[in-house]
Amino acid sequence: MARKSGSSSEKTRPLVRAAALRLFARDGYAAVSMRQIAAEVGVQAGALYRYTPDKQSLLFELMQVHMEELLSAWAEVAAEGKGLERLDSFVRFHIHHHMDRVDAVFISYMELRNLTAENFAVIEGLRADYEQILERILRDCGVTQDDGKMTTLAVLAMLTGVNTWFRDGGRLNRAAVAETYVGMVRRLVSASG
Amino acid sequence: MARKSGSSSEKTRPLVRAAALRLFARDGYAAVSMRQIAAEVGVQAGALYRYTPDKQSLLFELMQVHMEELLSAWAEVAAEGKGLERLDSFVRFHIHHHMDRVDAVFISYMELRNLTAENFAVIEGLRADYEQILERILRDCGVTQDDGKMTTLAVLAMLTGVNTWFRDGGRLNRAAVAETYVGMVRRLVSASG
DNA sequence: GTTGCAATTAAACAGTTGTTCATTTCTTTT
DNA sequence: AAAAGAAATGAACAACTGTTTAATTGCAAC
Repeated sequence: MARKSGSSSEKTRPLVRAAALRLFARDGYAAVSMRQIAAEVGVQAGALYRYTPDKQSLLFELMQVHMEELLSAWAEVAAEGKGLERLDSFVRFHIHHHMDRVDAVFISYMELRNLTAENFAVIEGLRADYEQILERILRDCGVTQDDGKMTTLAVLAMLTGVNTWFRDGGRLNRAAVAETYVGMVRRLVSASG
Repeated sequence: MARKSGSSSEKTRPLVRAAALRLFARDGYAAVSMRQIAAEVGVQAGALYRYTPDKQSLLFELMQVHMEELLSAWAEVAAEGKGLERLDSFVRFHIHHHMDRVDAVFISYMELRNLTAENFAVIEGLRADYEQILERILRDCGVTQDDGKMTTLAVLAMLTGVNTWFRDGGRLNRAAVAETYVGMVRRLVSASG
């Protein structure tokens, strides 16, 4: 019963999502019109409504998919390592995963306020799930000085901040950046200076 | 020759700026109309153009004032301390200053892409000045492991991230948060774990 | 109380917005 | 080739956008 050849609709949907992702990331949700997205796909505005019920859903689904991919991608790596090595691999995972998805990451925390209350709650929940992953890792590592939640958020802000300045082809490569951050996080959570 | 009583114009201008600040921070620059700002001030939209040449200038000036206040506020504290104590006081300064200006801070890095190219360059320059302050402090402290620029950006991301979760009246108070971050930054820049 | 100027209004401008829908075009099945 | 169904169009919708401007109001100085 597997569908053999996708319908035209099944090929266009990803193009719509890709166009929305690119434009929302570049100009912001509020500044992008359905007509611009349509033009990027090579279609008239009305045709978009065969692929999304409205503009809001377009934004929400981009964020939801991004957050769910983040969680499931970690689930595949999570087995690796114990103790501090597990923390190291979380740092490497986070940095590489985020470097691979600049637009989705950018949207997912720049456009939070453009979500309806219901949609916001969903994304917020997924985000909390991700934070809990790191919080648990830190606790399992025996990182007890300071406040667990605060340390978690400090590390995450530091890691996610990489995306604001890192560019491929610049002075530093991905692996070098990741290893430096592994070191910084290790010291940050260590018992003393 | 000092002006005695301000004209009506001189009293309204700050109200316009305050309304724009509040609304831009809450709903985003693109999502806020001049009519909404006017309503907040208690005036018709046309009247706003006596206080700003256009919407763009309103945004730009909010950012510019914020960045210049940040730099001059640090200039008044900068004398304090030597070596690592100077780093400590930078951390305390940054956190407290940012906690006092949530809206302006939020706008100043959420609305960067809504600036014209010229205005963006100005704000970017002021931001670079601020980054240089921390970069110099770290160098003067003898923090040489890792990359100086990278450490600077990591610390700044971590510090600025506080604003995304900290709320007055919550589980932690301002001073406690600041002291925890002083400790985390100290370890982060230390020679080893 | 009149003059003069600053502040404000209300209306108009030419666009744009998200979304709907009758109509047409394209693709697939028979 | 005909029929059926999916996909896309283009026009229309009412509402809203930033900004300008002639006309009006409010207030201070004389």
